[in-house]
Amino acid sequence: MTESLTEEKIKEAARIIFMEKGYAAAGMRDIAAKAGVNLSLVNYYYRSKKNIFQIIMLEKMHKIFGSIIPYMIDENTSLEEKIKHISTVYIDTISEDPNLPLFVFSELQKNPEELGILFPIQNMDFMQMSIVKQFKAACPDINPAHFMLNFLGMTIFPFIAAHLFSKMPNGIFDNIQTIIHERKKLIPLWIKNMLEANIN
Amino acid sequence: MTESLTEEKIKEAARIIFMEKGYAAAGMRDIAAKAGVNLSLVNYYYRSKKNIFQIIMLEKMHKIFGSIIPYMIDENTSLEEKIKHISTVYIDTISEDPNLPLFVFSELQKNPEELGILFPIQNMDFMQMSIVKQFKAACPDINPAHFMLNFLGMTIFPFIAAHLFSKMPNGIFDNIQTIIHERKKLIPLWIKNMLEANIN
DNA sequence: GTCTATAGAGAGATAGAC
DNA sequence: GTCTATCTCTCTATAGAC
Repeated sequence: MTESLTEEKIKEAARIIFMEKGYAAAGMRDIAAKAGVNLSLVNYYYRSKKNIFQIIMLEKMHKIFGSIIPYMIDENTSLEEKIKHISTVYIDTISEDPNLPLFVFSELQKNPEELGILFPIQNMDFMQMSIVKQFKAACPDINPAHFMLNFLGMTIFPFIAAHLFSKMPNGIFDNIQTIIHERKKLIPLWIKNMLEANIN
Repeated sequence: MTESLTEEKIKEAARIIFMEKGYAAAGMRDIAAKAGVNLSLVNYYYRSKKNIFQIIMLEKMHKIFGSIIPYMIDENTSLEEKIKHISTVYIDTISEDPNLPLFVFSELQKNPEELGILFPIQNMDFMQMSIVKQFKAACPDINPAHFMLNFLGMTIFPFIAAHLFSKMPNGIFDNIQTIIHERKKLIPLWIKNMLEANIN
């Protein structure tokens, strides 16, 4: 039941093409060419464009959501430890595949019904997560949604905007990869500061 | 030189279809149907799919970038005033068209060459903006890129993630529109707190 | 300006030889 | 498993009647 070399070459080509162009603009011929195989082999191994896309998309959703959720629900770490660990691990993970957030958010928004059922994100109860319960204990006056939006926004938004900002001349966003990596240390400091201020 | 009724109906339909599906998945037939006109009229008034898309895209880029840049370069307001004003105006503006950030970032990433020249965002020098100079005076030890990423991320990221989060059951993101509007008052407080802490 | 009809290119998918 | 050839459908765009 191990995958053949051809099968894996096609899948890797599909990853690249779908990430670059999105589902609609990607073509089966693009994938075959990138893999260096005959067009009909893509259908032979994966049967349809929709099917191979769902395989890639499931993989990508697992990567973007699965890499943080275990830490968020862990009952055995403090809030501070979670924040440090998640921001570091997440920035390292997404840096290997920096277009991942824009790709996943964009495709999910275009086809929420079909793609939403592939990954159980819609069945998750944020209120029962350890990280949310810990935040509520620390800052009872603030809606935890704001905390999650700030934390995730600080971590993920730079990847979404990187492509655009890096094109600006002579700018503050030169070397945006370096800037993003600096944030692994800075985000926990900023968040800790916000928690202590307990602004409401 | 005023637009005819048909011409405007087609443009409005194109706005909706392109925002929903993106450039690649949108069809001239979709646009004609949404406008309630014959297919060939879309080409009669706008000549090609690429052309009508660029018209819509230019409009949208003007909306997402043009609505904040004037405030960022204004030499006659304080940093604190800028932050308050921008977060309020921006959240109100984007709330009327909440899919705008995801649409613009996504399409720009897929076709940066052609779309980048439509709007002069790539010619802007962030370092010369009043808001950046003011931040550097207030927090000389922090790269202003972090400030801009935090400020814009806190403001824009909730719109990018809203679609996904709002599907979660029994969650903290119920009524995400209300939560986003609360942020008009909260973001200036958080940012002010970060400036005063001057974390480095 | 608006319609019908269609050209022409490109897409996804499959049949069938090897 | 891999190839060539092709079917069928859909798309953008245009020609030409009214």
